[in-house]
Order: sequence, then structure tokens, then C-alpha cells
Amino acid sequence: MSGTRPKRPTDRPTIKAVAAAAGVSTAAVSQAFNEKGRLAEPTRRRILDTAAELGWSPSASASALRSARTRTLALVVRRPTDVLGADPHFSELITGIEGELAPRGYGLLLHLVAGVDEESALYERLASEGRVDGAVLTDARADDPRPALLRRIGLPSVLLGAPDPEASVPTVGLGNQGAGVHEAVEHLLGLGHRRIAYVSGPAELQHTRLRRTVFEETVELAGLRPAAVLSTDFSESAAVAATEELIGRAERPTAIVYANDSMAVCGIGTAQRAGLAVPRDLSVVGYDNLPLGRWLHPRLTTVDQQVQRVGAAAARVLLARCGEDVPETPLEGRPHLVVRESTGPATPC
Amino acid sequence: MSGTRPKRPTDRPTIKAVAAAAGVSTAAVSQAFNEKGRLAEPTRRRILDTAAELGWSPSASASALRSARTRTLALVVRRPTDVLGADPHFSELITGIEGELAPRGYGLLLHLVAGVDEESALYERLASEGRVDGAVLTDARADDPRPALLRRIGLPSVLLGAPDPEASVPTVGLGNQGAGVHEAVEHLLGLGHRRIAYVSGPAELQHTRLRRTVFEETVELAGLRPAAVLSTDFSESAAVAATEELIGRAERPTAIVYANDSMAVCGIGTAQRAGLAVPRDLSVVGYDNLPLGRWLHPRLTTVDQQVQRVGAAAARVLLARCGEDVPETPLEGRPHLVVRESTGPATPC
DNA sequence: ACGGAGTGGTTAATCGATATACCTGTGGGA
DNA sequence: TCCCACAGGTATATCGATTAACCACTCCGT
Repeated sequence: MSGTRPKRPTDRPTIKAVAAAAGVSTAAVSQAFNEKGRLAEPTRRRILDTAAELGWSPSASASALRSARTRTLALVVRRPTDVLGADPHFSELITGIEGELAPRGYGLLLHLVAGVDEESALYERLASEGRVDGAVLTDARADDPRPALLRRIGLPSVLLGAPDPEASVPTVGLGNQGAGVHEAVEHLLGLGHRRIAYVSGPAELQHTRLRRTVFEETVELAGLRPAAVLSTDFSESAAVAATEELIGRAERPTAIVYANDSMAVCGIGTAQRAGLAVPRDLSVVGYDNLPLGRWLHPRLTTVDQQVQRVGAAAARVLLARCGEDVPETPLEGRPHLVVRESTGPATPC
Repeated sequence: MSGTRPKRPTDRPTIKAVAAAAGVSTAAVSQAFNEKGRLAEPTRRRILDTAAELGWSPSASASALRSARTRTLALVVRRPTDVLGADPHFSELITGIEGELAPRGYGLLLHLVAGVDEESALYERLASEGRVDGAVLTDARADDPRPALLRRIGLPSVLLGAPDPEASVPTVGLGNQGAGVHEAVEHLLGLGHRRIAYVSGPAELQHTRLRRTVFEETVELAGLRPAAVLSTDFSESAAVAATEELIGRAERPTAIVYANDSMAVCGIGTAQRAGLAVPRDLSVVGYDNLPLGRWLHPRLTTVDQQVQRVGAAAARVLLARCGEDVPETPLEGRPHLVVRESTGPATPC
């Protein structure tokens, strides 16, 4: 004899044991679990009952091998250089995704990578090993190489970002992505601010460019010019540096809009440390509506973009691509400004 | 004919194709990739090269089925009632774990659950489906049912918490867990504080009880009594409520120690909102040393417990249990107080 | 009475890699 | 010269489920 049992400590029951115990063929057991084929209801019941009794569930590897479906999706998180500021953002996203996966027995394979190349290599490996049925792509970039890559290697995916019918993979995101920043700027203008600055994320991210453009347009539409537009890598230290630069200026801005909440929080801290009161001396707006913002003092005015709901929607699209029977719930709504306490009337200085 | 090819869109090369292309048997290819058996170095090279050329990696499901090893570990995160305060904590943990998994080709399967029962059911399913090789158990509880459960179902696991040789599964954590809180209290006493309160986490968590006990002992050793000890569920709202209760008292505490950073941040916000200055009117200490704390104003004094390193150590223990060749790097060190700006001299009121 | 359509299953090939047992050639010691 | 050890592979059973194809039986209309 050749091939031998690896004999793991766990000797779990197999489909054969269940079939024998229920007095049916293994095919019947499989059908009972997959709701395929045609089984009389009593038979199905009996099979399910005996399986429960024996504590049996189909082996994930065996069924993945045979059916070429792993019931697992991948989420790759690219970490910026240092401590990632966008982190709580991902927690929210994961919550949204998991909410759709769990009830369907799907799993989420999470990976952390350092850079773009590493990320691509990882997708290639995941696809090549057949480890997942699909992947959620976050942070759409300008000229993003990933959709083409995933399409080439045949791994279903969704891209998070502005809905784009032209894209080579489905894109999921709230419509009218600029609305949030637009609203934020209007809000500040309404409060009398005339010198408004924007602290942006990395220029290669698509949403970053869009928001920045909307910022500039909205300000210019009011007959003004942006006080400043600074780019950062989303890191806390960059946010601090940008803020210091801005409030150190002779004509310092009376309001700063940040590309995400984490940076806004750093910005508030930095301003306060410099002796400025928020919002009296400086108004601050964030983006993401992280839970944290509600509890700070002052509470953060921010843009809610419903990351959780977007994550859930992305998961649904992907599940549908994987042949799951998922309700078509199109994602509606748009980013909305949540006015709290970090913004106030402009005070001439 | 019966069994037929499911014919997925992706028709990836198989081990057979590689074997043929390299002019060897499939067994040889397998051995080349698993560094088992005896292959001449040139042969191994050639196989690896042709595999790379064809873009082949062994199918995860097939090799999992045959070898009974999935090269995947599970991390189940139990979410408290509402927005989880402990979240950034998990991000750190995941970072630590992934750092060890990635270089070895392991994956991390992440699940979110609502309660303890759901968590147990999930482990049973994961084990029963053979989806993972092991699991990291977070938040050790008093009378934690999970170690026994995982031992019964034969799923390797590590428990994060105070090292305990008695435990039925290996436990990973910094030694002398109480040291951080002890140091924090000594620090406050040294600053002249006499009315110190503690805002604790859920009583059923082991580390919570330990820290609380250490808090009480240290205070009493100084001949004082705790100003108050309040239990919460780690949620932001509970932290706010506890803080409001404390600062509303006639004899309000001059310092509050929180069981984690998220709550401490909420506490600072709440105190400031009530018109108190931190640390002038109230000193605040957190626990975890989240990145965020460095950027707030005032910067948060907190206890560093090196969550990342603990996560990495846990992963190593688990990998070793899975037969991986992992260096025995025992985890040393203990929690340390990081003094920043949220604590200051007590002012009599 | 007989063909056709259901109903409710079963049979067996197959997914792709792994691991044990086996085979073959080469060199060295007795 | 013979035999054994050993290096360097190969042959194949096997992991545990899935699924297309098939089969036995009942029921019904004509």
C-alpha cells in the first residue's frame, strides 16, 4: 500500500460515517447539505439530524477541491509607512463585509502588506493557490493596476470607490462622492470662513484626488481661493506636520478640512497644543465619521460615508459573482456632512 | 462517465503540467516544494523554475485535503454590544500575528461574533470543517470555557493573557501583568494624588480583574482607599457615563485610571466638556498605548503592553504547534507606564 | 397494456496534491 | 566478484467531498 492516513490528532467523522449512520449513500448526504438534487423531505431531515448528532460538517478542503469554491474572500490591507492612520476605517469596512459573509458560511482571509508590488504578488499567489473565491480591493488608485491583474488571473473582485461603469471590475461606492466635501466647504463658508485649507491624502488615491478637486472647485465657486492644499501619506505625523505648517503661517487659515478623521484628530491636537482653541480659533472637519469623533472634545464635525454599508455592498456583489443567491440591494445615498462641535463661526484675526 | 470538471473560468495549471514540463514525476514536484524527500539540487532548481514559469503554486485545497493542514489560523473577535472600543487594540494584535504568518505562507481567517455562545459555535464549525489549523483566543475570561472546548475538539490554540502553566492550552502574554497599573498608581501617588478612581472593563475578563485588584492593592498599600472602582463593558458610552458619574461627585477624584485607551480618550473628552482641564483638574491614565494617544492634546499617559509583540509571540506558539519550524523566542518584558501629558500634579480642590 | 414523466434516490469518476513504498543505477568494501 | 548501502528518483493509493449519469419504481393518460 502507498498513500497512508496522516493520522491527525483529530479524527473527525467523514461523510461516509454520516451516510452509513443515516442509511443512505454519501451522495445523498452531500445533496442534503447543498440543497441540490432531489431528496424527500423526511430523508433530508434524517440526514441532517444524524449529521448534527455526529457533529459532522463537510470538510472545507475536500469540498473546495471538488467544487472549486472555497467560500472564502480575501481582503488585503496595504499599510502605509508607519502606524496606519486609516486603520479604524478598515475596522468599519471589515465589520460591513463580515456581516454579509458570516450568515452564508463564508470566511474572510485578511492580509497585511507593505506596498503595491507586494499586494499584487499576494493576489497572484492567492489566485494561484486557489485560496479564495474573490477579493475586495480598497483604495482605488489612479491607473490602478489591480483590476486588470485580477481580471487576468481570473479572480473575481470588486473595487471600492466611485461607481464607474467603465471599470474592468465592478466598483462599489456611494454615488456623488464629492457631495461630502462640497457640503463641508459650504458649511464653512456659511460660517463666514474665507481662508480654508485642505489636508489631502496621497495623490495616487482616486478618492483623494476627487475630494481635493471638489474642495478647490467649491471654494473657487464662492469667488475665493484655497488657503492651501497639502498632500500627506495619511500618517499621523504627516497630519501633524501639515497642521503645524498651516497654523504657523502669517495668514493662517481659519478652517482646515482633513481627508480623514484620524488626521483631523491629530490636527485638533496639534492646534490645541499650539494654543489655538477649536473651533474658536480654528474650525476642523474630518472625513469618515469614525465612532471616536463623537466622544472627543470638541466633537468632530465630519463627513459620513457609511463605510460599513459600502463594505456590505461590496461583499454582496462579490458573493453574487461567486454564485451565491444574494438580494440585489443597490447601494444608495451619498456622503453627508455631520455637523458637530469642531466647526464654528470664523473669527477675524 | 460520472464526475465531471466544474470548469471554472480559471483553468490554472496543475502539478501534472509542471511535472511534464520539467520532465519529472508529480511526486518530485511536490517534494521540491515541500523540501521533503531527496532531490538533487539541480533537479529541484529546474522544477522550481518551470513552476515559476508556468505560474504554478500548489492548490491550497488539494494539499490541505491530503496533508490535513490548511496553513490558516483563525482569529475570532468578539464585538461588544455597540461600537467596540477595543478595536484599535485588535488592529495592533492582527499586525503582530500577520507579521509571523505572512513570511511562512500562512493566512489569517478573521471572524466577528456577537457573543460567547456564538464564538464557541464558530470554533466548532471551523474545526469540524477543518478550515483552520489553530486559533488565537483573545480576552481570557474567568472560567473560560474555550480552552476546554478547543482541546476537546482537537484544535490547537493559544490563549492571550497572563502566562499560566496550569492552563489546558498554552498561554501567551507579558509576565507580571499587574506591573503597569502598579506603576501608574505609583506615578499618580508621586504626583500627590489621593483620590484616584478606576474605570474597569467587564468583570468576567481575566486581565480586567487582575488590573483592578492590583489597582486596589497599590492604593491601599499607600494607606489610602480607592476613590471609586466602576465596571463598564468597554464601550464608549459606558466610559462617558462612568466619567460623568465620577466628576459629578462632591468629592470628585483628582485622577482616573481607565482600563483601556479608548475609554481614556472618551474620559478626557467628557471631562473637558464638563469644564475640567486635563491634567490640571483631572489626571487621566489609559492602557494599551494606541498610536492615537500620542497625538491628542494632552498626549495620553498610558501603559504600554506591546500588543503587537504579544500577537507575534502567540502566532509563533501556534505555528510551532502546527509543525512549523519556529525559533523559540520567549516573550519577555512587562507592561510599562508611558508618562505623557494627561497626568500632572494633584491640585487640592 | 404500454410509453412517458416524475420521484427519490445510487454509482462511480473526479478534483490536485501528498507520502509511503518501491525501483534503479552507482560505488565501495570484503 | 558479489552484495549492500545509498542517492535520486517514480508509481500509486489516498485525503473527503461533489456531481453527472444512471436506475428502479410508481403513476397516469390513452
